[in-house]
Amino acid sequence: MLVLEKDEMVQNFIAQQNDLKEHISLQNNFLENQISLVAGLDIAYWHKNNKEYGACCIQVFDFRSKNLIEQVSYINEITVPYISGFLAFRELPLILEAVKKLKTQPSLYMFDGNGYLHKRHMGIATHASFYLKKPTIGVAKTYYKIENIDFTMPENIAGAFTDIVIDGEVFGRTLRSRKNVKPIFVSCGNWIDLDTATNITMHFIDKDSRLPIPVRYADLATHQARKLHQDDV
DNA sequence: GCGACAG
DNA sequence: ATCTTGTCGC
Repeated sequence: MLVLEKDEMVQNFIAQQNDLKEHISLQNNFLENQISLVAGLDIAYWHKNNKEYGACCIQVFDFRSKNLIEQVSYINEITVPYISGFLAFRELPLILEAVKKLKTQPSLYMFDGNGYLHKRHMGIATHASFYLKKPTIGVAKTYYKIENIDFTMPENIAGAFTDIVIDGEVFGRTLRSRKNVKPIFVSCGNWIDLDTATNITMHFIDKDSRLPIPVRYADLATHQARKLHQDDV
């Protein structure tokens, strides 16, 4: 891809995100006791015949029992390159096709990546919410640095957190989901507040991972889907 | 030229 | 994200 083309593409991406960001809401548009199904979502990649492919997996869990209710996957060629800050444009096409295959209707979606914790407040969790039309939460495994601001390490206690504040505004939260693990980075996607997003994330933490169950299992599912696809041919 | 860089 | 085995520690 030519440098000039990429630059034009990025300008287009920024324009799209600036339109959408005007409609972000950091308030719950639901009652916490109304949450029934929570979806986790992830994508794995591989190369074949000089092309790049991706497998998007969605795992739907019952909020109270934490039982797996439904799982779907969708595999297709990936056409948009990875550009830091524009993850949604790369992953959204697969995500939307996978969502079409769902028979259940999740109350909210949890993403592997940021939401409001983004230089334009438009990480994939926030960006995707406008297409899913459901509340979303962003859960990132590594810190996405904004304006050279570092995060403050929270105490080594399960549930401890520090907020990531830039120019007086809370962008997201560094959360120690379990004792003796690296923290994760939780941020609002849309139509949810940060405390609720944190509570839901902690609700889905078990002894096996620092990541919440829906995101963790979606990640495992994408690896399995990739392996099946590769063994197939 | 060098370092940064969610997934 | 992906390429990759064993190994140290709870």
